[in-house]
Amino acid sequence: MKKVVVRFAPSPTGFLHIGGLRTALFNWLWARKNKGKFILRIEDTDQGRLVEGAVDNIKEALQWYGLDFDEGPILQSERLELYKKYADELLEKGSAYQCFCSAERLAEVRKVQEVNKQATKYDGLCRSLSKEDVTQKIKAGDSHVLRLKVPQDGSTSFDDLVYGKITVANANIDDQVLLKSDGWPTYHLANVVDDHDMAVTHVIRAEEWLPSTPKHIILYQMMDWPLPVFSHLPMVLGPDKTKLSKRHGAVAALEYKKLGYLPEAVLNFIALLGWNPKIEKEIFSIKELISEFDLSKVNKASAIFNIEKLDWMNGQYIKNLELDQLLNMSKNFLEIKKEDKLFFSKVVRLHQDRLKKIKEIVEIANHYLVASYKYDPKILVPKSGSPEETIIILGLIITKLKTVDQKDFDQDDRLKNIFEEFIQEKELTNKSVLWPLRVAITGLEKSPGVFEMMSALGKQKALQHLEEGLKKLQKG
RNA sequence: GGCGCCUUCGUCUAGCCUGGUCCAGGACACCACGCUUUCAAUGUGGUAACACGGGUUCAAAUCCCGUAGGCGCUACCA
Repeated sequence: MKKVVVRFAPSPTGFLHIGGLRTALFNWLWARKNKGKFILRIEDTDQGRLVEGAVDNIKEALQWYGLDFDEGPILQSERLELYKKYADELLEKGSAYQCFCSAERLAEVRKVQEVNKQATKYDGLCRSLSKEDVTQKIKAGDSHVLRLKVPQDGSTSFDDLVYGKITVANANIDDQVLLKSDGWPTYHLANVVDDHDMAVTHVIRAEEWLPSTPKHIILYQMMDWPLPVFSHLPMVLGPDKTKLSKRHGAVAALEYKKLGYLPEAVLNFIALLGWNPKIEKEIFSIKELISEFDLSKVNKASAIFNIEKLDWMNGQYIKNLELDQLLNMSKNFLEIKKEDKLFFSKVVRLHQDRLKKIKEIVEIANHYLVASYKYDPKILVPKSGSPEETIIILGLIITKLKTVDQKDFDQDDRLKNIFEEFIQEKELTNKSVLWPLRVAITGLEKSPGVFEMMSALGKQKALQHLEEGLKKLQKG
């Protein structure tokens, strides 16, 4: 069995987005699964569309997600002679021809074809140019391109690993431009030449390339090169069912880093977009992804990128993190003063189960790491209670807590017992005591459990917050 | 316009090849209940889909034909 070679071949025209990331992931998974090679190739043959920093962004994104490549980045702009060489060979063989048609004429041809409800493609005018004509025009310095001489009858078909057998009548295939008038290759030439030159065995790319694959097949046939296996991936769409783009929100692969997602969670999520291992399991480690992944199980229909499920999945990953790992990751989002670290780690632990994104700990830190909370005193009063009653209860709580040892604060169970006894003794209800207690302790309507929070805070701080809460309520 | 591809709950999907076990299974979201001082986590339950029309067959989500809709391509972009 030949060694599996795959490549991820983006053009550096912007940041790596979610769709590109998924293409990279599927290539990478296939390479790792088959102990093959994963090449990063940069398709920069359109010099006019280059975006500065794009290659760095692609590299950085792949690195953050852990999709390491074995070779590259290989820049097509540095391989121009290679494409030229094969272009010459094609010309010599009579598989390609020079075309001198102007952009105006091409536009005109298209227009007529459209009116006549015909396929829009080059009409082949320059196919019939004699050698003398060509030589003469070139001598005169006429601008020209090289076109592929697509057979005019018959049909071209191939077996796509995902889509199955695809057949297109050659009459519907355009005489594709191979070399532009400035001598640079187009995608189609450079792509095929490189895939052959790099011994790529599996071409795994987005579905948008499906219609141009027959052209590539013809190119392979004319060069008498063995065909790679083609595997087109269904598109990733936005919630409005159009191609995922900036107006759909976060689409840059690295944006998810800033938002507080774990790379493994994002990878897990996008792996399931268009692929399913046919077992009722959703959370896969990278290792499991590699062993379970199968190109032939990829779906044909495009999938909508729905961030709600990603959020859930990210939450699952956060929940399963060791506290130290979580704390470590939080460093990317905020700086914690040395003296706050212990308390902060306790608070984070109490919030771990409810985090969807790491970034949310910024809010948590901002809220808890202050001397006093800011909140509307009204929230101290439980739904069934009154401010007057709550003031009395808070007073009782404070008196009681002053008698409790700091030692007892170390265990939330102990605190719980103390308060259970206290409530019984004073003939109060859980709600009327625990609600104002918790709100004063956390400064929040919704928060983790009050005893855990009290324990994290310690006696002194807890009392401080309670006294402040009481004061707030007394002031009205 | 031409060419190609696609179509199962709101979303991701299982089932389709090898028709019956599917009045269609799981997950997210949503709703209810349980736990409970609130929220979350968690447990239980619920709402919700075979695009449409014909055919083949004892039987069709599954096979065939057609229709509609969506998407992609249609550049000297990739």
